[in-house]
Amino acid sequence: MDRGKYYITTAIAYASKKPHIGNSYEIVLTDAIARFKRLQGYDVFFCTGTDEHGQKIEDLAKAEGVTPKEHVDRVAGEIREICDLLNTTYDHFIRTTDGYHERVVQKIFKKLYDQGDIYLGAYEGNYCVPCESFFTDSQLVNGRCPDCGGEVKKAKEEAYFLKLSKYQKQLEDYIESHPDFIYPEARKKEMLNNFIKPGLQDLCVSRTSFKWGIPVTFDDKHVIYVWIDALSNYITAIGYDPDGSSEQYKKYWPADAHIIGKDIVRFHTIYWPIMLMALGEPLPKQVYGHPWLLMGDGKMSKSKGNVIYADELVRRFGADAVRYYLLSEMPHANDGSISYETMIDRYNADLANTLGNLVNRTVAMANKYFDGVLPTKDQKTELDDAFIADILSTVPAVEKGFAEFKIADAAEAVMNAAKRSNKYIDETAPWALAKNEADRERLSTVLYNLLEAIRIIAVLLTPFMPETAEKIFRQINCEVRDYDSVLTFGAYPVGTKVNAPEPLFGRIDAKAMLEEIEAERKKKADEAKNAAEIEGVAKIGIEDFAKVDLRVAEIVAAEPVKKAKKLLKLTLDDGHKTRMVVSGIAKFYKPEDLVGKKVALVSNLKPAVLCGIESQGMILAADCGEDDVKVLFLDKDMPNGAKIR
RNA sequence: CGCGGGAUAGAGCAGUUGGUAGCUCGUCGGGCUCAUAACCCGGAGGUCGUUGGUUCAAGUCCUUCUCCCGCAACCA
Repeated sequence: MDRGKYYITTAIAYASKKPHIGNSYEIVLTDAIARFKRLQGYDVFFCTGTDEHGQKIEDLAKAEGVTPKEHVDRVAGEIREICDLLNTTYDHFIRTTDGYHERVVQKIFKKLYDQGDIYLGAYEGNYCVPCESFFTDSQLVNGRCPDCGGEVKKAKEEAYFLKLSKYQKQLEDYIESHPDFIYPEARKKEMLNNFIKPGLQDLCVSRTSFKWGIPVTFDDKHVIYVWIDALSNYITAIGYDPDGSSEQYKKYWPADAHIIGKDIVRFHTIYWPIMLMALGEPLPKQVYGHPWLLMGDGKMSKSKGNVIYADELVRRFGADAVRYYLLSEMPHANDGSISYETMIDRYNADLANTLGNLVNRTVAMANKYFDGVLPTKDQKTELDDAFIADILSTVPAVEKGFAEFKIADAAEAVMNAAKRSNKYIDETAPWALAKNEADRERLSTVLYNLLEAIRIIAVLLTPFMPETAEKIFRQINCEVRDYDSVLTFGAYPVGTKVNAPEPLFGRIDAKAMLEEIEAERKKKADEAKNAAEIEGVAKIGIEDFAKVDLRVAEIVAAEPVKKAKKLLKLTLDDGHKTRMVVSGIAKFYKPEDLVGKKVALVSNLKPAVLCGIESQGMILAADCGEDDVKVLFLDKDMPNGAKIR
């Protein structure tokens, strides 16, 4: 059945570091939708990729001693591997460093400039010379630089701006007249009330402060800043060109759905539509800002060793189980969470017990009672009608879930069909029918109904768990898996010989696995502590070390800093005078416990302002764990001001 | 008052435009024996965080307060 085209995208992932499982949710979500639409008969184009420019990547590459391109090549490779590992069926993987993308972005920029939607203006602010940074008035601390505490002066920096204001009314009208444009509903109100109605400020779309970006063709001091570069990927990926777009573009644009994180809804529902309006292109039909997947057992961190990555989960549970977890556990509007405990629970309850066992027991009975071949499906009762109606009602429920981006509801509907089937087994008690030769036809009918229900479940399961669906089709030896075949009951051919039952998901011993994971976690945390932090720091010469002036100092007073959770304000005697040092140790030391102690002071550190207090140096402390910091205390008999080397 | 999100059974969550509080897991009891110690039925368990209000009617709308979680600001 041809239902027309469906163009769907994820946001492109920022290629700064390997994504954890929370970052991988989006691609799985989008893949499930893409697969479902394909199943329904749409001509789907599914695009994902990586965002690879910007200052952060430039800085990271520099710290690693590689070129930005080398850095993004590595990370983009990792991201793509994860997409593949999760069995996602993207049709195109775009990288913003791809030549075709860069060329078209430059053309877009030029076109918008030529027609007056982009203009050269100035970014006005307070400039701190040593920090080479601009600050707004509100960022300043007592009129001074928030970073170094130094003086700032009014300065202008040249920059290109996109005229958002010109399209404000048009955008507002569009959003009001297209209620399906922004999902979920709450986000729409947020955008209108907080950003659009108060008035849009023109958007700065170029930078001169870094080089790792797409150059502005007619002004080589500037690189194109992230918005125009990254957002354009949705159209450059399918062949947009201001001088004439490809057939593919004409076919697929506008996008039917942009699937993005809730944090970037603003860019996709304000900046992006305005860019498209300025280009004279139609707007995407829907933007869904999905919630975030958080870690169930506290914040992830490398030093804790509890970062959960997709590849790790796939290794333990398989791609399908991970996909199922993400798709069934994530709420529509609120953030979800993941932990190994909940992962295992869901795996056992839904996949092993409900679904796996259903398939297993049904196929086993077909083999046991009929050598795998059911002779008839015609000996029906009212029990069957109720059962069939319930199974068929799954289809609209799944459709509704996908239509509203409530994918967990769709997954639940499929799982409910499996539960209903288990109940049907109890209602009909096939093992009792098997005892009477007179009930042969009835028994055959019951098992047929179960196999057909399982077939329908398998078809509907394809978007969520493609490999499992495949395994089920193999066990029931069936090739009828098109969408039309699940709209009515009975497409499974009578007389099919089912294969031998094979468990789809073995039950997991939760206790054993959790212990294993804990052991690995500990090992990783130790490794991170010992090795990782020392690696990656460049060797320095003795002359570099000599630049650091370390001194013995005595804490003469200590008090907490108001408005700051982590900071203590210390008054130190450095042997010559007293000085103020602010230190982030409030969580670990009480002020009164510190007074009188001797510490190691970095005395020649540039002063900095923290929470409005100038800190003149720092004291040495050791990170002894994720949430444990210990100050280096010195012997009482060391004189204040003594040089440490 | 920096921004935002939350608070519903032991845990995790759903509750559409206000109309008898539901689901999954766990727990207790029962049933069944085809199946992966699985499956099916039933029970217990909630003054829907707090205060006040609107209403015939509030988990749902408005208000007070408390607590939790992200992000931001600070870990010099």
